[in-house]
Amino acid sequence: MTNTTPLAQSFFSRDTHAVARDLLGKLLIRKVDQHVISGRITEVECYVGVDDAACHAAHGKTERNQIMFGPAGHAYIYLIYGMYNCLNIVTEAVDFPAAILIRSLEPTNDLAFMMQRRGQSKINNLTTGPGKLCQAMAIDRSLNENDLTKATNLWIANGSQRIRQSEIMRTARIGVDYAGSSAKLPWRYLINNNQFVSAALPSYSK
DNA sequence: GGTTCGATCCTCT
DNA sequence: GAGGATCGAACCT
Repeated sequence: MTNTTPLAQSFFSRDTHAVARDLLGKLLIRKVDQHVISGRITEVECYVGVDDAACHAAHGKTERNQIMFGPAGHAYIYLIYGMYNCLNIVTEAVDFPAAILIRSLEPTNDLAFMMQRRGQSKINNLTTGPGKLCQAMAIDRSLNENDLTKATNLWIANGSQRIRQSEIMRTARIGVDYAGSSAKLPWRYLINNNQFVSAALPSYSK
């Protein structure tokens, strides 16, 4: 049985790394028009606090990143490179800026919808990357600040599969070389030997 | 008001 | 492995 009940806010208001590990294997569900699109989370990255040079909040609160300072369990969605959206989930306490970037999914429902959105029929090229999964699931900035603990149009659920700690691998984050020593932190978590992870290789891995 | 550049992806070589 | 697409946030002057 697949559990599609939204995870509670208490799940997200914990230590970001603990939430990141627990998010692997969970279900991301998107409801749009008559479609219910979903995928299992296979890869995430942590962005934590003002001391993390790769985190958007590293230089304090701004118009764009203020969502990260807000309550946990909300979506922080921003535009990258002028063309792609990235989906993050706010974690930890109010006024502590932290979020988890969803980097990759394993498609589980309404693959036809995703294929059409992506103009791709290869199943492992639908949602394996932060920009790709947003395109496949019709996630854009209109969903910014969306409460992900409510089953409205975007939320996270338990799903049906539990991931063991021994199945989790961690590496450095992708595309953050500009962040100096922070770029080397092993804050990317993914499911070991899963084919639904982004192709990008870390500049440094364990 | 102007400039810079990015938590990416795709299409070429 | 390199380069282009494309735009708004953030940081200048």
